Amino acid sequence: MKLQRHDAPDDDAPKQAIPHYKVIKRSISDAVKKGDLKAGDRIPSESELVAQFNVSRMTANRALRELQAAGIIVRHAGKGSFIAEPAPIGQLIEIRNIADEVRERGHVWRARVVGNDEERADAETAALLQVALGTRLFHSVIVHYEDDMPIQLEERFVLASIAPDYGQCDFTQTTPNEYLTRIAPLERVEHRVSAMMPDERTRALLALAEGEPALRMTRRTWSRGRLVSHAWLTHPGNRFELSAAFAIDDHC
Amino acid sequence: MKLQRHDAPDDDAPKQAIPHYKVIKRSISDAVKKGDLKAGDRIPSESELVAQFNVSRMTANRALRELQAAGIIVRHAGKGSFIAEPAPIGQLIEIRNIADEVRERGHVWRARVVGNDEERADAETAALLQVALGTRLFHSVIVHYEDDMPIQLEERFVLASIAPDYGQCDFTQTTPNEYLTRIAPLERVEHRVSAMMPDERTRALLALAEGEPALRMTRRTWSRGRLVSHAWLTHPGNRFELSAAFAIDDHC
DNA sequence: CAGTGGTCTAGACCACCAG
DNA sequence: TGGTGGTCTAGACCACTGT
Repeated sequence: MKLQRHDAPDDDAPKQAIPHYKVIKRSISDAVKKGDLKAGDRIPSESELVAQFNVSRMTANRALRELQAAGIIVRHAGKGSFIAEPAPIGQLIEIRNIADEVRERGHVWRARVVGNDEERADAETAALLQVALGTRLFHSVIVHYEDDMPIQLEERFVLASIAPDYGQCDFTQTTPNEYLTRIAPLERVEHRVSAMMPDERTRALLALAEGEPALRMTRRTWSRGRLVSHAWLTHPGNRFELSAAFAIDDHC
Repeated sequence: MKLQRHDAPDDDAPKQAIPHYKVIKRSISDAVKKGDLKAGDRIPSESELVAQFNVSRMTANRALRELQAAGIIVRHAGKGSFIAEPAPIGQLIEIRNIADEVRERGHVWRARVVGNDEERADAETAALLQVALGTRLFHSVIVHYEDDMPIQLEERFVLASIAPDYGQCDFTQTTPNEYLTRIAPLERVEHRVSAMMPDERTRALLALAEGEPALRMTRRTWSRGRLVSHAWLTHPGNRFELSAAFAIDDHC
């Protein structure tokens, strides 16, 4: 057995070691991030971790309990511990897929790809993505329909270096959001919402009546420490609402 | 000493007792909710809880550690454990005070109370608050200014039974939001955001140009199991944005 | 110095679940 | 029945804070 910070000075302990429970948490969390463990996969039981990491069961238990609290895993007495479904993240007004949302309402989602081209950053787009002029990027324009009614115009700029295949994606099958979260771990998201009068092109693509305002969400996402995507999501003001609800949890 | 579910059948244990760590958590959490403990107050140390609740130190430790994770308390080795500052709640697009927001931007907040009257629910307002016709409620209309520029028209309906003094409040000093969260514990919040063309009255109160759209947030709040407040927060589209940013935390 | 939280151990009993 | 998680104990060493 190994008494922490008490045993003979035989091992390579760097004095201020990382706590054992954190080592276990990281090892599992990292395996999820690297893709070695996917949703539904089984992870070692407490007693297996006891053997693997040479810790007491309470320490293994703490690691798994905290991973569960964080929503990384789910546990069931008598069955085991498993990687959880990816978090809805939904702290706020939908980071979710518009396709999923439409389907949840029991309707049919459809997308029309107006354009998806590789470009070089000009003055405007370089500023949006905070990159140098001439940086390679993709520029996609997609209209999303709910039962043949246009509900979102998505105009997006994506760093080509982080998503080299973006130009080849079939965005009538999967959304850019879906694709990006799959290939690049989402680190940070920023949303800004404003009301605006649509320009002529937007009006046409969204089949908006004259004088009808639009709701625009500007969404920026960061991955691997860099701003990788800038999107304008424009919705018809007369048939779209963003919504969010929160129950205050007292944690007891 | 007391070995859990192991000692002599002397006590009144109802077979499926609440875990000890939860009992401790609740006792502290409840004291906060009742106001017996306020932000900054010291709470018993682990060893004091060991004595008070007749548990082992690991159990007291777990209770306090989870309260800390939940943001209820803050702990410092060598000093003690203290009630935390009230959570910003800010999971989403500002549940915060518009007054605080304006001040954080370094500007001056000012409010003009256009009206604050007690009414009986008519067909429309009864539906908004999901109450019977004739229910007593307050109806306030307030314009919020940032440096003398109107940035929000707040039209709010509040259940009179839950906030009997609402009509006497001076909303040039404190916001209705502030008042309500003080007198009624917030249980649930719902936000809906949409773009709209303001009507004449709104245009005038917000000093909006013709053809300028507005961003409207509809906010409903629940307390003690009931819908207690319905508010329309209308912002000029050309000089207001809602925003939110999230860093994804990997919890390790 | 005594008190605090941070971490850990090597046991233990229990309820649950599958074969 | 054996494995799983859920909970608990009675110790322990450590680093940190204040007096």
